[in-house]
Amino acid sequence: MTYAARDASTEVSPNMSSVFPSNSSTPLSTFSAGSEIYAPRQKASCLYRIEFGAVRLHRMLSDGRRQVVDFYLAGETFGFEVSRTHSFFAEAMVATSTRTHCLADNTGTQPELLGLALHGMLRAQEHILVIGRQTAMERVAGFLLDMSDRQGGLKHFDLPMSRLDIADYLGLTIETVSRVFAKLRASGLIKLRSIRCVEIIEKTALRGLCA
Amino acid sequence: MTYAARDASTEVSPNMSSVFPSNSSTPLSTFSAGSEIYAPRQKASCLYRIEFGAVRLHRMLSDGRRQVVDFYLAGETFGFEVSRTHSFFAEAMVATSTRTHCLADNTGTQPELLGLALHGMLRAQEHILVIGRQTAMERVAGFLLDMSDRQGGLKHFDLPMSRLDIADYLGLTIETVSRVFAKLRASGLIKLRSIRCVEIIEKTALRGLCA
DNA sequence: CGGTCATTTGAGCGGAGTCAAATTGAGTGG
DNA sequence: CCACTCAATTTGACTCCGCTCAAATGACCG
Repeated sequence: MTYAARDASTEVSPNMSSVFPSNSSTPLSTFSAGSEIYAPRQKASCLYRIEFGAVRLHRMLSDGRRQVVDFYLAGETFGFEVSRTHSFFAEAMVATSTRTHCLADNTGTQPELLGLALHGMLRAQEHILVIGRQTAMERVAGFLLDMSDRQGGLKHFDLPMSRLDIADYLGLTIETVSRVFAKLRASGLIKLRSIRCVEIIEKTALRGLCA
Repeated sequence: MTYAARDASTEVSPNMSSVFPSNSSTPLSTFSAGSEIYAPRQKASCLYRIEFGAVRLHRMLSDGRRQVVDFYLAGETFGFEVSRTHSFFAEAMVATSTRTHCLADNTGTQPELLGLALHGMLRAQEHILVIGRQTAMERVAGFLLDMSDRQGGLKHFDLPMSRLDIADYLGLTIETVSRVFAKLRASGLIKLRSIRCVEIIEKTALRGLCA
């Protein structure tokens, strides 16, 4: 973690009346690639809205196995918790800037927060279906379509995460992810413009691969 | 979810008696074993608090693969959704009775609902870790401990769900679940008083099997 | 150009799945 | 109370998808 980045994350004003004022002057924090935003057991009191960059939320088992619970991209918000402390690691995957909104105890932010929580629950529950019942090919195909959609549905887009992040998100290994990418490329459904830039050639066919 | 992780998640309990006072006169509905409470695409407008019985929340893929997203036991509440319609099936696994609490558009229930949503999100995210990264043995051991805890931590308790429900919840097959049960029984960690009644003999050892 | 790290590719293995048969057990009617 | 039925569960034999281990290739940077 970068010390400068950590310091920046703590410069937050205590009282926000609204969660996301559009012309916000809330503090802007920046994190370098790979730096930690928060860790389990740390006090949870802020929401983070990503201005640019991308974040992974993950947890580890004692023997090093890791599960990425979710990715957050530009425009998305993370950081809300049931309890007073965090349950996961949040780390910037690339250079990332966030607007930090601290929650007062008793404000009008709850309607927005409720929406975020319900949306987060649905996303997590749908991810359970993916990881519990889909094949490696189905998982990767669905992942690419999700990434495409969340970046405006463009034909080509950059993956802000490494193969290891993708593997840990989909409950696979890097090798399996790499092999599925290779198979999709060989069958002409996608192109890899560079190692992190994906172009979707046959969106319909790709969609057909998802169960 | 990992067994240890559940402790952290209990700060906000899903039993929110303030939402549903025990002397409530809200309608009491009963469902026979196997009957449907709601289905995807149906209008979502009520919360259901279970008086007795047990419910599964699940979804199916087009080819019949099924994933149980969560179980709800007596005292727990389900039915909240992001959108106006349901995303999952809710079905009674045994004879079940619920208090149905319809949400007015703009009531004071939101703080409680927020707690339920956040708790549900955390449970789902922890389940992602289980399904994504744990072995069959770890999943079943953690499941039994979770069931025990949620029924008051008794040494022996009834499983309200079938082996198929357990398998679809843990992302396994019935055969694998059955084999793991057999192995746990053979090594003396549990006893099966009957097909659905489990007695935990070595709780500590069982906990040691969870990652 | 050499070093380091991420990714890809190859070979072989193993945990969980599949298919099939045996067994248990909960109902049901005689 | 027992015999019968049918579904749920268990057990066995074998397969296969994804994992592990290992080596090669590629990308980036000083």
